[in-house]
Amino acid sequence: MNELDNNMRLTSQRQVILEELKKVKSHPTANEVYDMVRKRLPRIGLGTVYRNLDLLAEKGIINKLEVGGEQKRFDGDTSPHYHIRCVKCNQVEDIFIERAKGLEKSAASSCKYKILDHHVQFSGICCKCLPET
Amino acid sequence: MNELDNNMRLTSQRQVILEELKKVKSHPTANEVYDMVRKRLPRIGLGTVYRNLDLLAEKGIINKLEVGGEQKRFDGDTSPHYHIRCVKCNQVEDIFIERAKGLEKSAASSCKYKILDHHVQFSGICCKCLPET
DNA sequence: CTCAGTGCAAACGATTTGCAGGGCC
DNA sequence: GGCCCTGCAAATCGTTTGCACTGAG
Repeated sequence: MNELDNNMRLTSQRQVILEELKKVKSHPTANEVYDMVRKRLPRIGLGTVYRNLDLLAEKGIINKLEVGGEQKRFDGDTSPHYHIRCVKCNQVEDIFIERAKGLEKSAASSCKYKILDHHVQFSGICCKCLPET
Repeated sequence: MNELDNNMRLTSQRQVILEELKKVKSHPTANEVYDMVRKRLPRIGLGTVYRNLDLLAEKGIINKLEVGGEQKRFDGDTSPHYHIRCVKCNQVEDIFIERAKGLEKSAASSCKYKILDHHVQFSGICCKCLPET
């Protein structure tokens, strides 16, 4: 879905990466995508995975998440939603609540930026980690 | 302001790092803090800067920001507020609007996490970069 | 004196990149 | 057949860490 799809080839690597990412809801890191994809394409290189994830994200076909932690994560679901991260195990899950449009209005009146977007990240403890507290 | 201040020494390095950070509102990276501090303590090591920034953040005396981009940023202002980042020049500024407490309530009912916190990051184009568009 | 803290340099982990060869269009 | 894309390995960048020494308490 985009403007510059001019000469972007549909290689099997690209295809498999996209398929695997759309298949899960775990917001994997590049390395985790690499592991998933390698089961089907054992000779794929990590560099290729990075290149394709970045490219797909640029096109808006997937989302690159900046949710803190050391590694970037990728999300095959591009519908608007927020995220929550478990501070214990670092797992990231979706939060499907209505986007708070009022936030951008408030922000606009408090600064001189042209506001383009916003994202909310919650942090908490997931149900797996709660008992261990 | 904390629980484990037992044997934390007040070294000049620590002191200067904190002073310099409190002095600015630019949310500097570790390297930028290093540059600021080096003017007063030319022999300080980058490792020391990292160690102290992390330590001060753990104590809650400063804030470590996870606002995307490659490097972590640090904020001497610990009062609750949000942030906006310019997608052109990567500058980060404060957004002082009321914290949207309703968000955490909505999120709580949509997932099984124990929610601890939330943060809103806006992205946009700052007034310096707007003309260049 | 003691031990937390330091400077320095080497180690590390995530990501990027240069290059030569390979395969989609 | 051109050139986008790949695999591979080396390079880069931010950050962390091991170690012997220093200085705050």
